[in-house]
Formats: sequence, structure tokens, C-alpha cells
Amino acid sequence: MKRVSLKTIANELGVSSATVSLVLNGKNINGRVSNEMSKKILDKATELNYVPNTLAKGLKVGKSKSIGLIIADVSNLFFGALALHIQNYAHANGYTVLIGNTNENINEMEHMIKFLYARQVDGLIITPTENSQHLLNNLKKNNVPLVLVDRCFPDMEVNSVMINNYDISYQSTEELINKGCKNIAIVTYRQDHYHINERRNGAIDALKNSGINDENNVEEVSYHNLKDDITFSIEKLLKRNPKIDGIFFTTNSISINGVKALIKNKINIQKDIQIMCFDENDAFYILPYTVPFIKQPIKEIAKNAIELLIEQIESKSIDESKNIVLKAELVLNETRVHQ
Amino acid sequence: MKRVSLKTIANELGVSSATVSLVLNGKNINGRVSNEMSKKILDKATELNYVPNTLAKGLKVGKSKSIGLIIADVSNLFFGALALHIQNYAHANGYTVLIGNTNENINEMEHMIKFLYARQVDGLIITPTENSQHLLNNLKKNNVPLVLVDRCFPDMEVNSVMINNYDISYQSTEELINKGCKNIAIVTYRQDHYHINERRNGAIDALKNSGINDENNVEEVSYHNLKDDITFSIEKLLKRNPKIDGIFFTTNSISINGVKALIKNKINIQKDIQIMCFDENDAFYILPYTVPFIKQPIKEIAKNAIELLIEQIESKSIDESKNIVLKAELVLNETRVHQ
DNA sequence: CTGAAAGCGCTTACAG
DNA sequence: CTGAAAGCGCTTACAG
Repeated sequence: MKRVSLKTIANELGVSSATVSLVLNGKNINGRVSNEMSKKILDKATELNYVPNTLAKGLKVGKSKSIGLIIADVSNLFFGALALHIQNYAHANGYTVLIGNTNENINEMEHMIKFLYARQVDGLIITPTENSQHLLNNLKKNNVPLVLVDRCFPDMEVNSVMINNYDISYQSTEELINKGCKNIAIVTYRQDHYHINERRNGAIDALKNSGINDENNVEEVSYHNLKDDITFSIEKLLKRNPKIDGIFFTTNSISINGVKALIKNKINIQKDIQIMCFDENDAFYILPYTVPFIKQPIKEIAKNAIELLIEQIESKSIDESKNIVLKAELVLNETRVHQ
Repeated sequence: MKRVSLKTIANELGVSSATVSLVLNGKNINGRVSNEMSKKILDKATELNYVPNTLAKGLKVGKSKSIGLIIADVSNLFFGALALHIQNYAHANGYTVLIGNTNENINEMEHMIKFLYARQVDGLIITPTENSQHLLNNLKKNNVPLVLVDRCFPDMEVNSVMINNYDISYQSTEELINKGCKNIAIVTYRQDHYHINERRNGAIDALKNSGINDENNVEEVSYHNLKDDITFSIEKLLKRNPKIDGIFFTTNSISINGVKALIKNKINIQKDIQIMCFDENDAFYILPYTVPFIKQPIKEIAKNAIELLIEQIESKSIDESKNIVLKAELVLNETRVHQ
């Protein structure tokens, strides 16, 4: 694959590569280069099908025009969609995205940071794994432009884009209460993530305020063994308290696997037990009954994260960090509820 | 973000950067550098937390150690999973993946090729859009290492990794016939993709060989307006031939939307109408009945694509192209069928 | 055993 | 109006 460089064009036209660079980058201000030469260069560039070497440019100007995206689990639909939208917004701004996957493993996260750093990314968007504060602090210390998405550490001064986890969980649980549920369970991860805890706390506070909170109705499952664990948890929950008539699932994967487990146990969902799920899933539209869920504004999250990151990259000023909170939406599918 | 370069290490130790480069790259053969200096350099590198600049190296050696992945539709679960696995295999081999999305649009595909070319990718993995042969021929002419996945143009000499579309579709349709279906419909895209046509042909040949083929039972839907179109198509199909007792869906997205449309029409799936889907979907495990589907070996596809591409990149020899065909699996979930 | 030099493809002051 | 030169961070023949 023979590449055409600036020099090729310069040589063919008998000018210097500096001149060609200037013209091709539109930096030919105040008649720096004559109009005819300018036209000649432009024509020659299209004739030879010139494509600039972004790497060389990056080396010279110290910016790679690429960003790193470190995602916890690419096989998760939510993260997949997020990654897609981040790519689209990045491309629209002339940036490339390099994606890395951590599988919620902190060593993988450290490795990915190094990998991306070696590739000169101009900044990072990260969904941090548990206990990764020291890695983030290290980035901060080195002034690496950084935005956390989906998750954050509230005691750290880092830019972040989050949703209103507490509020939306409070509202969703209230919705279950309004539907008449008296024994509402919460199924969540056994993990110390701020955003997950917020969801749990929002739900619990809603229950408390209605005077129906029961600590025994909180069930924790493990992330790495979710599929088996959740069936076990659901069965335990139902055995311990057969009066359970509502369940709030705190995440995407817990929701879908929780629904599977309920069906396996021949529970008549939305009749015996009302549920409330996190994130949309194709499966919900296929079930013979309707499933209410919390819809995250994924596109908006992506848009804000990219904007926040590029802002940091392109203005040197390291002002105080911004924490953007977007509102999630409660989708009840009411029209189908009462059919 | 102050970067540590080879020169930093060289200066601190009073040696040349050439020496440092040699040692750090493990190219210190036959005692080129003394053991003590070697150790000093290694120690200093870890002390200063040296991370090599992959871009500079790429510029020098003419290889970026990155590959481009051009996907038709990242929001499609199948492609999402494929992208994930390709990333994993690429990383394991020291390569970065830059992903681009075409939305099945040929102009986007052309743009992405240019975008990735400017970023000096060493090769491309592509799921080509319709009528993109000229773009691929152009790449071939320039000796760009290239592998097509999921789709191909059988009359072009290009490397590809495919599944046995014809055979698996034939088998799947036979399965419907074996279950007693006499009026089997095929729902497929109105598109000229070889792999989709193979699926349709496999199904039709199975019907012909059983003497129950009826051309009126083939329904074509449009890609860009799938959700509306499919409901319309299903209704048309059922009206035209109320005896339909089996449907073969030729893709992932047609399957999931087809199932939705059937449910919307109060069809009792697997009782009134048996179905056969392409690709796995969470939703299938949630339905009160079982759904048989064709499972593609996504990991294997990814693995073979990466291996084929890296082989081309690293050996200059441009031998004839390889066309790998992997076997898909028919998942019947038999244990649940008869419950 | 080790260093000086050239060069990958670009951009950007500087000098005319 | 335009060119020569330096340099981004590397690697690789070449010379000693």
C-alpha cells in the first residue's frame, strides 16, 4: 500500500512541503500562498488521492485526536449502546475511540489505562470498577482529561456524567406502592458501587416513607456468578416471605435474569408479583404482559461525556470538576398495563 | 501530562537513546549491551514509569499495530458481540481495534475506510454493505490486508469468514417440516446480500425437496423500516394464507421483530405457528414456550477473522485468498419443547 | 560493547 | 509570497 505523502505532492509541484501543509490545512491566511499555487496543490492532492497521516500529525502536535473508552463489560447491552453513541459523537468531532473492556476487574482496568496511554489518547472516558480510586487519582495527578460515566466516587473531584439514581429509584418504588404492593423486595448486587447503593437507598427510603420497609426483603447477588446466584436468591426470597408482591431490580442484568428466575419458578408476573426493572430490553416487549422499566438517557449520557471530555482536552484550563446528573425516565407502558 | 521518553532515560543514564531502545525492546542480542547497563536501563524505565509512544514507533516502522473494524450496525446484538470478541482477540495479539459503523450506508462505508486509512490501520475487517464491491476492489488493488466477515461477494477474490448459511437454513427448515408443518413461510430482507440469499435458498430447497414449496409464502421486508414493515408483512402473510403453520426468519432482527408481530396478532406461537429464528436472544428464554434458533459461532468467527488478518499483515506474501466457512449450530431446546 | 545519524510524515516558528 | 530547518519519539543500519 503505497502512501502519498505531503512530500510527494511538494516534489511534483516543485514547492516545499511546508507550503503544501499550509494549504491543505486551510492555514493559508492573508495571502500566504498565491491563489494559483493553492489551487494547484488542492488539485494535485485530490488527483493523487492524498490522505494525511494522522499519526505523524499527532506526533508533531502532541495530540492524537483519539480518546480511550474503558467499559466495564461490553457484553452488557447498556454499555454496548453507550459505546456506540460515544463513538458516533466522537467521530462527529473528529476523534477516534479506542475501546477497552475490564470485565469489572481492576487489574484489567490498570492494564487498559496503560495500553491506551501508550497509544497517546488525549483523554479517557471510564466506567470505573470497584476500588479503583487510586488509578483515577493517578490520572488526575498527571492531568489526564477524564470523565467518569455511569458510576462515580462521590468523594473524588473528577468530572462525571450520571443519572439521578436515587430519585428515579425512589419514584419507581413509589409506583409499585401505588399499585398496591405491600411487600416489596429489592434485588441488588453485593458490591460497593456508589450508583448501585443510591438505587438501593432510593428504593428503601420510598419503602420507609410508606412504612413498609423490611430489611429481610433485600437480596444481594454476586456479579461474577449472577445467573446461578439469582435463581437461588429469588427462591430464597420467596420461601422466606411468600407474601412478596413486588420486586425492584437495581440493574439491567439483574432485571433480565431476575425475570427469567421468576418465570422458572412459575410466578405469574404482574399478577402475583409486580416488578420494576432497570433499563430497556427487547424481551420486555415480547412478554404477554407489560414490564415497567427505568429508561436511561443513553444518548444524552454519551453526548455529555464527549462534550465534557473534549472541553477539557481543548482548553488547557483545569477548572474545578463538573458533575452532570441527567434524568432517567420511568416507562410504564400504561396503555398496555390495563389491557 | 508530562511524558517520559527514551531520551529522558538515556540522558539520566548518560547513554544514547539507541541503546535504551535496544534494551527495552529485548533486541539486545549477543551481548550488544553490557548486563549492568542493561539492568540500569530496565530499572530506570520502571522507576520513571516509562510507557513507549506507540504512535512514534508506528511512524518509524510503518506499522501502527492497529486494525479497523467496519461494522454494518453496532446496535445489532450480533455485531456488538462480534465486535467485542474481535477486540479481545486483537488485544491478545497486541493490536488495537478502531471501530466504525456504516448503518448499511455505502457512503458511510467509504468515509470510514478513509478515516481508518488516515489513522494508518494495518488492515481491515469489514462486514460490507450492499454494492460495495468497488470499494473493496480498491482496497485489494492497494494491497490492504482485508477480511470480510458475516457477508461476502462470492465472485470476488477476498479473504472471508462465513458460516454455512445455505446448509444450516436447509437443516432448520427440515426441522420445521419434521415437526409437521405443511405451510412454511420465509420472512427475509428485500436486499441483495449473498449470505441472506443463501439462507433463503437453503430454506426454499428444503421445502422443494419435500414438495411443499409455495412462492407466495416468501415475504420480503425492508431493512431501514423494519419495525413497521414486518408487522405489515406478517399480517399480509396470514391474511393471504391462513394455513401458515411455520415461519423461517432469516436474520436476527427479523426474528425478534417477527416474534413481536406474531404476538401482537395474538398468534399462539409454537402451537398455531412453529418458528425458527436466526441468532440467540435473551427474549427467547423468557417466553412461556421455547424458541428454536440458529446459533452462530461468534467467538470462532472473531478468532478466525483476526488470525487471517494478522497472518496477512505479518507475512508480506499475498497468496490466494482464503474463504473460511464455520458451522452454525441448531439449538432446539428440546428439553423444554415437550414440557 | 556503544554512539551518531538518518528518517518515518508531519507542523511551525523563522528568515528572507 | 515562499523555503529551509528543526523537531515530535522512535528504530535501524552504519561506523567505530
